[in-house]
Amino acid sequence: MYQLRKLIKNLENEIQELVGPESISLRISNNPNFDFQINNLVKFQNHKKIKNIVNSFYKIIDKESSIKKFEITDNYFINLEINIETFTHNFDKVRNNIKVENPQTVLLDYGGPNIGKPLHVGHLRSLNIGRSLYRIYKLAGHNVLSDIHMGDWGMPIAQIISYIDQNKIDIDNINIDSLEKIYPKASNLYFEDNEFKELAQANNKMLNENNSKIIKKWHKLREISIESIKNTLQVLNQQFDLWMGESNVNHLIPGMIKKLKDDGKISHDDGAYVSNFISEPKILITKSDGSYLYLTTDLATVLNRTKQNKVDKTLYIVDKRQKLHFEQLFKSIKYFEFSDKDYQHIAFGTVNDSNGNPYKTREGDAKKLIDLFKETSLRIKQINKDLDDDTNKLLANTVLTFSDLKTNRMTDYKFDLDKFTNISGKTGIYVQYALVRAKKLLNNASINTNTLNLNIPDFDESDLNLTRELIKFEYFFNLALENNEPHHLADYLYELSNLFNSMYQNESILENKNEIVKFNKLKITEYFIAYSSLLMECLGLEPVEEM
RNA sequence: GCGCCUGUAGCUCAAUUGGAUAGAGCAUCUGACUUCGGAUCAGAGGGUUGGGGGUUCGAAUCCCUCCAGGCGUGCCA
Repeated sequence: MYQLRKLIKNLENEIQELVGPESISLRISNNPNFDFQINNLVKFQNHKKIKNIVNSFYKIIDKESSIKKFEITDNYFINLEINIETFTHNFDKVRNNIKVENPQTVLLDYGGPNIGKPLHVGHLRSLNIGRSLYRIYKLAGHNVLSDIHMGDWGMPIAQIISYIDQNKIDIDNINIDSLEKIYPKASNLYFEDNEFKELAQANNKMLNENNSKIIKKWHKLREISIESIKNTLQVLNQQFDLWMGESNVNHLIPGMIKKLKDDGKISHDDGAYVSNFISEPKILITKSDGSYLYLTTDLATVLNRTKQNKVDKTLYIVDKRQKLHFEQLFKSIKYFEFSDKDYQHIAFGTVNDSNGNPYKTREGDAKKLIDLFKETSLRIKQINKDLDDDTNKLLANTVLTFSDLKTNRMTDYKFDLDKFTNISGKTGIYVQYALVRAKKLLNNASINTNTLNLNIPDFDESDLNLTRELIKFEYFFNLALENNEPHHLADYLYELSNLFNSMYQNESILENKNEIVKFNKLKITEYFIAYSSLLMECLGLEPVEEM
């Protein structure tokens, strides 16, 4: 697609000369007879110079060798059919063509597990979207860092420690299962039992003051929790560059508050500190007892990160209910002059059960990710019991990832295991199957496809359809990159797989006596394999060899 | 109360971020085939985009209003 950049530039210069500032954008055509369309002329249909514009556009496009055929319709839509040859030459260079001109350092903050709590369904989308964006940014040539940003400090920790103390539980022999049971009990007690609440508040204060006895317990709990989190992440094929958390910045907070106070950026209000930035609701910086909030820690994290890494852009991949929090955070970063870099909340909707309620276990807890994985794995075993464990694991992860990423991230969606493991349909299983089939085909052909060239005049309809779809890769990649929306790529991967299956099913390729036709199809298959693999990389999927 | 979001085919979701005739999958129905891996392919039916008004050459998308749901809202994270 970048072959058309010069054309767009020329058209842009021309229209700017005639009517002033205006940009030209290329879109995928929704007319099956064409590849791309330009819609920027439509709004000038009543412009006095419209005839001049059309005339000069005709001349410019007519000269462009990568355009085979074009039309400018009565209502001034421009339709372009490309010369496939000029694009297929670039199929081998796609990894270079998607590189951005100005690479940046991008930090992705996602995952966000809490100490004492297992990874559960609520973490699924953050992990999937985060991993996908990580790979997309990386493929675009950016320098990318992921930070799991653990909830490893503050009141929840104080609650757990208080419960352990109160019930005289031996912390040295505690394991992850018992720890996970303590968390909800402690949390409930906090709201029901005033005495317990006071104890927890006292412990929280001591934690913030780095009391050595409390810190020792905190260390132990953190260690157990992280081990369990790492185990789950390994099963889900997730990695992180940084394992920072709230505890890493706690020591920065007193200084931060003091400076804000001295600079007159915050003031006392009912004992708490609020930002002097005028907004509704007011932005609360600390609690009235002097202890810290979510926002306090996040602000300190921003300070810490600006010190440690030169980050141009920070993406917080956190569910959309926290919108207000991030609005307040971003306003505060600017108002407090902590940073003038780019900060964005990459919000997403909730995962619901088939009735549209948040996905829970029978007991009413959020479903553990490890259990969800096991159920998915079991379901795949029911479909094909002969798969080895590695393949089963890859397919289970494919299901959990693809079904999540094919939906627009802002939409709440219903998690339906039956549907997502369905043998037919727009599923992760389907795209894996198409790739396995394609690889097997090349294997059976025993021909070195590297040496083959496409002979486009001999293409049949199914060859053309798949090839023309491959050309759109850069378009969808950029769409996903610019909007932080992986679902465009999931949808595109399905589309490609479908077109490959269609070509495959159309006739028996290997038995074709016409070598030109046969070699064409094998070469296209080779490209399909490369593109499908690349898309899987973008989505965080790993191809299986057999299924 | 205030603020934000959602409402698209029977179901689950898209819609190039304001573009042409709103598209997919599932389900339903029809067809291909003793298969280079059928976990497949080809086709059909299915819509007043919650209702009404407005802006625009053009609206599922923007504005107003009503209806129905969800979420967030100064001491959880």
